[in-house]
Amino acid sequence: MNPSALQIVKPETLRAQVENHLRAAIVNGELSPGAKLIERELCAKMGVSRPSLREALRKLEAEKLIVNIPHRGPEVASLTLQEASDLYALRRLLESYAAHEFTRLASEKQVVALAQTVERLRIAAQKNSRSGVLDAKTELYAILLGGCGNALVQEILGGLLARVSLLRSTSLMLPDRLPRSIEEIDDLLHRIQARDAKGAEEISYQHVQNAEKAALGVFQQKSQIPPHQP
Amino acid sequence: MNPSALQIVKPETLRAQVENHLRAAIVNGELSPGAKLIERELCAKMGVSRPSLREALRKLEAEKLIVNIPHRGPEVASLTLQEASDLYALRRLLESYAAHEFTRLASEKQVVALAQTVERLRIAAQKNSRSGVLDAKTELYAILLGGCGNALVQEILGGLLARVSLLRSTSLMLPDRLPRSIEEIDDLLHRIQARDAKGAEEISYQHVQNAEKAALGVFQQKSQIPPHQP
DNA sequence: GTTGGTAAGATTGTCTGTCAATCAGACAAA
DNA sequence: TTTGTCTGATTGACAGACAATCTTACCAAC
Repeated sequence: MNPSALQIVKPETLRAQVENHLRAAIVNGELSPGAKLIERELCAKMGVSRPSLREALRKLEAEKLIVNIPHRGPEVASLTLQEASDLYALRRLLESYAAHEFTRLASEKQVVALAQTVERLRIAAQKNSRSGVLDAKTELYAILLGGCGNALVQEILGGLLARVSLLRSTSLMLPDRLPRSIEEIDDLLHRIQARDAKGAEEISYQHVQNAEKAALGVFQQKSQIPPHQP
Repeated sequence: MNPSALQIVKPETLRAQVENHLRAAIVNGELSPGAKLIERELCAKMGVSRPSLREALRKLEAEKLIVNIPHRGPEVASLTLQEASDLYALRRLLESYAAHEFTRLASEKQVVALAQTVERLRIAAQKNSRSGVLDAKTELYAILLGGCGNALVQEILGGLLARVSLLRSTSLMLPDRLPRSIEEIDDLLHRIQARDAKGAEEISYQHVQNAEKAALGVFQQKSQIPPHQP
């Protein structure tokens, strides 16, 4: 599975480590949206100098995971309802595209790998293993996006997903919606196995839309503009 | 037109200026893809310190306009044919989405503004005014994306367009394709005025596809996988 | 001539220390 | 209550320095 077993590992630069550490802390909620990030404090906590930290902050700023107000310092980004809704609209578009293209282009091998991962997901869900579910979902994404023939979709969607995770509800709603979600993913798999690209696209579109409803449900009453149905 | 006439202008931070200056230099070709960016050199040329420059470089790195190889330094990113093709695929998707949503959601006022800008574009083209054409196209994008109801699309597409400009052919092919391009934009306008969302989406899709053919035409024979037609 | 290894130079990675500019909050005065 | 002022905290920006690493050129050995 790992084609670079013989490759020497290049030690990450320090700022890359800082960057990854902070990004992880943000996406899994250790740093909540709106939290102020005080440079000296973070420097002390992570044992790096200000320049290194600041360069890492610039990258996260470009990824829109933090916002920087000049002379007042960076803080973890937070999403308005509108922004969250926009994020999901893009996810619908991109994920359904990826599903369509995967169905068109993926090798049988890739489809099999997808099926195995769906199975892993189902088992992890039965065992109520949070980390298992997350792992399986991550791998599922990797297979789907890796096989859709467009690496950029992976890059962009990765960024969007990180930003979606700024909604704390995203992972908190897991227990409730998980069975239904897996059902949808199963449907998707079947369409893909049947090489029904259009069908896979539609299921995927609905899947994201349902996820949005689950995540934004409480606030959703103020969505004056209904999304268009393809 | 400017609702913030009374607002005091916040002076950009120095690193933001550096960042904008470098970004502009890259997208309009003063810095060619593959060009090595030597920190000391740039510092001297722009009269700033290394920390400021490096923070700006991190942002451009996150935008994928430059790539940074550890211990070897940053250079202007260059696109493989595959990456360019992937970029256009995403542009097709996002721009046709924007056109569809603009048609659904834009106010009459916005449609009128669009029509006026198309007219400006036509005139600039007749006068062979390169900068006029670019200006009009930029404003056209701003109106379209501003009226599509999804600010994220604007953000993402902006990033994609900057990266597309790494293909030098993008602006060089202007003279040849311009008349046809304007014809297509005119078609798009008519569909929008007729509030034909689906039609606008299709025209927009074709428009980007034709732009891709013009930009990548010479290499395009090796595109084994034809894009799917909606 | 090709291969292999070494040394010098160049460039980035990182740190420390410093100063100015700006902001937030407290406090006093009208 | 509102306004004005002051102080401390924080970021913005710089200079200088040193270590780590890469690139290149050169020299030796086969």
